[in-house]
Amino acid sequence: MPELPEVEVTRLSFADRIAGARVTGVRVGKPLRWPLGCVPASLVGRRVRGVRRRGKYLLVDLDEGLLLWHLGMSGSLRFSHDRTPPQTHDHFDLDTNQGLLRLNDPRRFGAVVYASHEGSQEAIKLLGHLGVEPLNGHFDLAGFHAGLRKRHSAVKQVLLAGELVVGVGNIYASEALFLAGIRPTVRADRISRPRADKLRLAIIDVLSRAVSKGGSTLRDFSNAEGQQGYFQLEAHVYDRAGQPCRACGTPVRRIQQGQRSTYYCVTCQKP
DNA sequence: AAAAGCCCCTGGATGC
DNA sequence: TGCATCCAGGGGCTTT
Repeated sequence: MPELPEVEVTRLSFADRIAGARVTGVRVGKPLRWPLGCVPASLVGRRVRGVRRRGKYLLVDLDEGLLLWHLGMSGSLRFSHDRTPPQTHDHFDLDTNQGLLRLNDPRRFGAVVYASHEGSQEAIKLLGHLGVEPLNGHFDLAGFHAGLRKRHSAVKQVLLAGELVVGVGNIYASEALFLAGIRPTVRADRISRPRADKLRLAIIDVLSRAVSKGGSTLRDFSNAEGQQGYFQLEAHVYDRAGQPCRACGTPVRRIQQGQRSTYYCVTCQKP
Protein backbone atom coordinates (compact mmCIF):
# COMPACT_ATOMS: atom_id res chain seq x y z
CA MET A 1 0.00 0.00 0.00
CA PRO A 2 1.96 2.82 1.36
CA GLU A 3 4.41 4.59 -0.87
CA LEU A 4 5.99 7.91 -0.03
CA PRO A 5 2.75 9.94 -0.30
CA GLU A 6 0.78 7.63 1.97
CA VAL A 7 3.60 7.53 4.52
CA GLU A 8 3.96 11.30 4.45
CA VAL A 9 0.21 11.82 4.71
CA THR A 10 0.21 9.48 7.68
CA ARG A 11 3.05 11.43 9.29
CA LEU A 12 1.34 14.76 8.79
CA SER A 13 -1.85 13.41 10.35
CA PHE A 14 -0.35 12.72 13.77
CA ALA A 15 3.15 14.20 14.12
CA ASP A 16 2.01 17.40 15.82
CA ARG A 17 -0.36 15.58 18.12
CA ILE A 18 2.16 13.06 19.41
CA ALA A 19 5.10 15.48 19.79
CA GLY A 20 6.02 15.89 23.44
CA ALA A 21 4.06 12.85 24.56
CA ARG A 22 5.28 10.52 27.30
CA VAL A 23 5.23 6.78 26.54
CA THR A 24 2.97 5.01 29.02
CA GLY A 25 2.83 1.50 27.57
CA VAL A 26 3.84 -0.75 24.69
CA ARG A 27 1.94 -3.76 23.40
CA VAL A 28 3.46 -6.16 20.90
CA GLY A 29 1.00 -8.38 19.02
CA LYS A 30 1.70 -11.02 16.40
CA PRO A 31 5.21 -10.99 14.93
CA LEU A 32 5.89 -8.43 12.22
CA ARG A 33 8.66 -8.53 9.66
CA TRP A 34 11.36 -7.94 12.25
CA PRO A 35 11.38 -8.07 16.04
CA LEU A 36 11.24 -4.79 17.95
CA GLY A 37 14.81 -5.16 19.07
CA CYS A 38 14.41 -3.95 22.64
CA VAL A 39 12.44 -4.83 25.74
CA PRO A 40 9.05 -3.18 25.13
CA ALA A 41 8.72 -2.00 28.72
CA SER A 42 12.07 -0.22 28.47
CA LEU A 43 10.38 2.41 26.28
CA VAL A 44 7.94 3.42 28.99
CA GLY A 45 8.70 6.85 30.39
CA ARG A 46 10.52 8.11 27.32
CA ARG A 47 9.35 11.24 25.59
CA VAL A 48 8.41 11.51 21.90
CA ARG A 49 10.33 14.37 20.37
CA GLY A 50 8.77 14.25 16.91
CA VAL A 51 8.15 12.22 13.78
CA ARG A 52 10.25 12.34 10.63
CA ARG A 53 10.11 10.39 7.39
CA ARG A 54 12.92 8.75 5.43
CA GLY A 55 11.71 7.08 2.23
CA LYS A 56 8.84 4.86 3.28
CA TYR A 57 9.97 4.74 6.91
CA LEU A 58 8.59 6.84 9.72
CA LEU A 59 11.16 7.78 12.34
CA VAL A 60 9.66 8.37 15.75
CA ASP A 61 12.34 10.22 17.69
CA LEU A 62 12.45 9.60 21.43
CA ASP A 63 14.46 11.53 23.98
CA GLU A 64 16.68 8.45 23.92
CA GLY A 65 16.74 6.34 20.75
CA LEU A 66 14.16 6.16 17.99
CA LEU A 67 11.59 3.81 16.52
CA LEU A 68 11.59 2.98 12.81
CA TRP A 69 8.10 2.19 11.54
CA HIS A 70 7.44 0.59 8.16
CA LEU A 71 3.93 -0.04 6.87
CA GLY A 72 4.83 -2.82 4.45
CA MET A 73 2.08 -3.56 1.93
CA SER A 74 -0.99 -3.39 4.12
CA GLY A 75 -0.08 -1.35 7.17
CA SER A 76 -1.77 1.76 8.47
CA LEU A 77 -1.49 3.80 11.66
CA ARG A 78 -4.11 5.30 13.87
CA PHE A 79 -3.48 7.86 16.60
CA SER A 80 -6.37 8.61 18.89
CA HIS A 81 -7.65 8.65 22.45
CA ASP A 82 -9.81 5.66 21.61
CA ARG A 83 -8.35 2.78 23.58
CA THR A 84 -10.70 0.05 22.45
CA PRO A 85 -9.22 -3.45 22.64
CA PRO A 86 -6.93 -4.36 19.73
CA GLN A 87 -8.68 -5.82 16.70
CA THR A 88 -7.56 -8.83 14.69
CA HIS A 89 -4.76 -7.10 12.76
CA ASP A 90 -3.64 -4.56 15.35
CA HIS A 91 -0.10 -5.75 15.98
CA PHE A 92 1.66 -2.91 17.76
CA ASP A 93 0.59 -0.23 20.22
CA LEU A 94 2.61 2.70 21.48
CA ASP A 95 0.50 4.22 24.21
CA THR A 96 1.20 7.74 25.41
CA ASN A 97 -0.34 10.37 27.63
CA GLN A 98 -1.45 12.17 24.44
CA GLY A 99 -3.00 9.23 22.62
CA LEU A 100 -2.51 5.69 21.39
CA LEU A 101 -0.46 5.06 18.25
CA ARG A 102 -1.62 1.73 16.81
CA LEU A 103 -0.33 -0.22 13.82
CA ASN A 104 -2.86 -2.27 11.89
CA ASP A 105 -1.24 -4.58 9.34
CA PRO A 106 -3.12 -7.62 8.00
CA ARG A 107 -0.22 -9.02 5.99
CA ARG A 108 2.42 -8.21 8.59
CA PHE A 109 5.07 -7.14 6.10
CA GLY A 110 5.48 -4.01 8.16
CA ALA A 111 7.71 -3.55 11.19
CA VAL A 112 8.55 -1.44 14.21
CA VAL A 113 12.25 -1.50 15.04
CA TYR A 114 14.09 0.21 17.87
CA ALA A 115 17.41 1.88 17.15
CA SER A 116 19.61 3.44 19.83
CA HIS A 117 20.55 6.22 17.39
CA GLU A 118 20.39 6.96 13.69
CA GLY A 119 23.91 5.75 13.07
CA SER A 120 23.39 2.47 14.88
CA GLN A 121 23.74 -0.86 13.17
CA GLU A 122 20.00 -1.51 13.20
CA ALA A 123 19.23 1.85 11.61
CA ILE A 124 21.98 1.57 9.01
CA LYS A 125 20.75 -1.86 7.99
CA LEU A 126 17.32 -0.45 7.15
CA LEU A 127 18.16 3.06 5.98
CA GLY A 128 21.76 2.92 4.88
CA HIS A 129 21.26 2.01 1.25
CA LEU A 130 18.37 4.40 0.58
CA GLY A 131 18.61 6.90 -2.26
CA VAL A 132 17.86 10.62 -2.19
CA GLU A 133 14.60 12.13 -1.00
CA PRO A 134 12.60 13.35 -3.99
CA LEU A 135 10.72 16.18 -2.27
CA ASN A 136 13.30 18.06 -0.24
CA GLY A 137 15.15 19.88 -3.00
CA HIS A 138 18.13 17.52 -3.12
CA PHE A 139 16.86 15.40 -6.01
CA ASP A 140 19.06 16.83 -8.76
CA LEU A 141 19.43 15.82 -12.39
CA ALA A 142 23.18 15.27 -12.32
CA GLY A 143 23.01 12.60 -9.62
CA PHE A 144 19.89 10.99 -11.00
CA HIS A 145 21.15 10.72 -14.56
CA ALA A 146 24.53 9.44 -13.41
CA GLY A 147 22.76 6.77 -11.36
CA LEU A 148 20.54 5.72 -14.24
CA ARG A 149 23.57 5.35 -16.49
CA LYS A 150 25.04 2.78 -14.11
CA ARG A 151 21.98 0.50 -14.20
CA HIS A 152 21.30 -2.05 -16.89
CA SER A 153 17.83 -3.09 -15.77
CA ALA A 154 14.46 -1.66 -16.74
CA VAL A 155 13.92 1.88 -15.53
CA LYS A 156 10.79 0.90 -13.62
CA GLN A 157 12.77 -1.67 -11.63
CA VAL A 158 15.42 0.91 -10.89
CA LEU A 159 12.81 3.27 -9.49
CA LEU A 160 11.29 0.54 -7.32
CA ALA A 161 14.68 -0.45 -5.92
CA GLY A 162 14.87 2.90 -4.13
CA GLU A 163 18.64 3.16 -4.29
CA LEU A 164 18.63 6.17 -6.60
CA VAL A 165 15.52 7.90 -5.31
CA VAL A 166 13.28 6.75 -2.47
CA GLY A 167 9.55 6.54 -2.02
CA VAL A 168 8.45 5.55 -5.52
CA GLY A 169 6.48 2.31 -5.32
CA ASN A 170 4.38 0.38 -7.77
CA ILE A 171 1.63 2.95 -8.28
CA TYR A 172 3.76 6.04 -8.60
CA ALA A 173 6.44 4.36 -10.73
CA SER A 174 3.85 3.62 -13.39
CA GLU A 175 2.32 7.08 -13.05
CA ALA A 176 5.62 8.97 -13.17
CA LEU A 177 6.79 7.04 -16.23
CA PHE A 178 3.52 7.84 -17.94
CA LEU A 179 3.88 11.54 -17.20
CA ALA A 180 7.45 11.44 -18.50
CA GLY A 181 6.41 9.58 -21.66
CA ILE A 182 8.89 6.79 -20.98
CA ARG A 183 8.17 3.07 -21.52
CA PRO A 184 8.75 1.22 -18.20
CA THR A 185 10.79 -1.46 -19.95
CA VAL A 186 13.46 0.94 -21.20
CA ARG A 187 16.88 0.14 -19.79
CA ALA A 188 17.90 2.81 -17.34
CA ASP A 189 21.28 3.38 -18.96
CA ARG A 190 19.64 4.14 -22.30
CA ILE A 191 17.74 7.13 -20.99
CA SER A 192 19.01 10.46 -22.31
CA ARG A 193 19.70 13.36 -20.01
CA PRO A 194 16.62 15.34 -21.16
CA ARG A 195 14.37 12.32 -20.63
CA ALA A 196 15.95 11.71 -17.22
CA ASP A 197 15.04 15.26 -16.30
CA LYS A 198 11.48 14.75 -17.50
CA LEU A 199 11.30 11.67 -15.30
CA ARG A 200 12.81 13.48 -12.32
CA LEU A 201 10.26 16.27 -12.62
CA ALA A 202 7.43 13.77 -13.14
CA ILE A 203 8.39 11.95 -9.95
CA ILE A 204 8.43 15.18 -7.96
CA ASP A 205 5.15 16.25 -9.50
CA VAL A 206 3.22 13.03 -9.01
CA LEU A 207 4.43 12.47 -5.45
CA SER A 208 3.68 16.07 -4.44
CA ARG A 209 0.21 16.00 -5.90
CA ALA A 210 -0.49 12.63 -4.28
CA VAL A 211 0.46 14.03 -0.88
CA SER A 212 -1.88 16.96 -1.40
CA LYS A 213 -4.71 14.55 -2.28
CA GLY A 214 -4.19 12.52 0.89
CA GLY A 215 -2.45 9.64 -0.91
CA SER A 216 -4.09 6.79 -2.80
CA THR A 217 -6.69 4.55 -1.18
CA LEU A 218 -6.93 1.45 -3.37
CA ARG A 219 -8.25 -0.91 -0.76
CA ASP A 220 -7.81 0.14 2.80
CA PHE A 221 -5.31 2.96 3.23
CA SER A 222 -6.21 5.71 5.64
CA ASN A 223 -4.16 8.22 7.57
CA ALA A 224 -3.74 8.28 11.36
CA GLU A 225 -7.07 10.08 11.65
CA GLY A 226 -8.84 7.44 9.58
CA GLN A 227 -9.22 9.61 6.48
CA GLN A 228 -8.87 8.09 3.02
CA GLY A 229 -6.88 9.43 0.06
CA TYR A 230 -8.19 10.40 -3.35
CA PHE A 231 -5.21 10.40 -5.69
CA GLN A 232 -6.20 7.02 -7.17
CA LEU A 233 -8.99 8.87 -8.95
CA GLU A 234 -6.36 10.79 -10.89
CA ALA A 235 -4.25 7.81 -11.93
CA HIS A 236 -3.55 7.76 -15.65
CA VAL A 237 -2.52 4.14 -16.02
CA TYR A 238 -2.22 2.32 -12.69
CA ASP A 239 -4.85 -0.41 -12.29
CA ARG A 240 -6.47 0.68 -15.57
CA ALA A 241 -5.59 -2.30 -17.81
CA GLY A 242 -7.74 -2.32 -20.94
CA GLN A 243 -9.27 1.06 -20.21
CA PRO A 244 -8.61 3.97 -22.58
CA CYS A 245 -5.54 6.12 -21.94
CA ARG A 246 -6.77 9.44 -20.61
CA ALA A 247 -4.51 11.25 -23.06
CA CYS A 248 -4.93 9.34 -26.34
CA GLY A 249 -7.57 6.64 -25.88
CA THR A 250 -5.28 3.67 -26.53
CA PRO A 251 -6.14 0.80 -24.15
CA VAL A 252 -3.77 0.77 -21.19
CA ARG A 253 -1.48 -2.26 -21.22
CA ARG A 254 -0.50 -4.33 -18.21
CA ILE A 255 2.72 -6.34 -18.07
CA GLN A 256 4.74 -8.15 -15.39
CA GLN A 257 8.09 -6.82 -14.23
CA GLY A 258 9.80 -8.57 -11.35
CA GLN A 259 6.57 -10.26 -10.19
CA ARG A 260 4.80 -6.89 -10.04
CA SER A 261 2.27 -5.41 -12.43
CA THR A 262 3.26 -2.47 -14.58
CA TYR A 263 0.80 -0.31 -16.50
CA TYR A 264 1.59 1.91 -19.45
CA CYS A 265 0.31 3.40 -22.69
CA VAL A 266 2.06 2.09 -25.80
CA THR A 267 1.27 5.30 -27.65
CA CYS A 268 2.17 7.93 -25.08
CA GLN A 269 5.23 6.18 -23.65
CA LYS A 270 8.16 5.77 -26.03
CA PRO A 271 10.80 3.03 -25.85
C1' DA B 1 28.94 -7.27 -8.75
C1' DA B 2 24.68 -6.63 -10.63
C1' DA B 3 20.31 -8.51 -11.78
C1' DA B 4 16.56 -11.72 -11.37
C1' DG B 5 13.71 -14.67 -8.38
C1' DC B 6 11.83 -16.14 -4.05
C1' DC B 7 9.60 -15.45 -0.12
C1' DC B 8 7.25 -13.52 4.08
C1' DC B 9 1.39 -13.19 5.12
C1' DT B 10 -3.73 -12.46 4.87
C1' DG B 11 -7.83 -11.50 2.39
C1' DG B 12 -10.70 -10.16 -1.46
C1' DA B 13 -12.23 -11.11 -6.18
C1' DT B 14 -13.03 -14.41 -9.62
C1' DG B 15 -13.91 -18.85 -11.75
C1' DC B 16 -15.54 -23.66 -11.76
C1' DT C 1 -21.95 -23.00 -0.96
C1' DG C 2 -17.29 -24.64 -1.36
C1' DC C 3 -12.81 -24.72 -3.09
C1' DA C 4 -8.88 -23.42 -6.05
C1' DT C 5 -6.44 -19.76 -8.18
C1' DC C 6 -4.75 -15.23 -8.77
C1' DC C 7 -3.70 -10.78 -7.21
C1' DA C 8 -2.43 -6.91 -3.94
C1' DG C 9 0.53 -0.49 -2.21
C1' DG C 10 7.33 -3.75 -0.10
C1' DG C 11 11.74 -5.25 0.13
C1' DG C 12 15.46 -8.27 2.21
C1' DC C 13 17.76 -12.40 1.12
C1' DT C 14 19.32 -16.03 -2.01
C1' DT C 15 20.46 -17.60 -6.36
C1' DT C 16 22.20 -16.87 -11.00
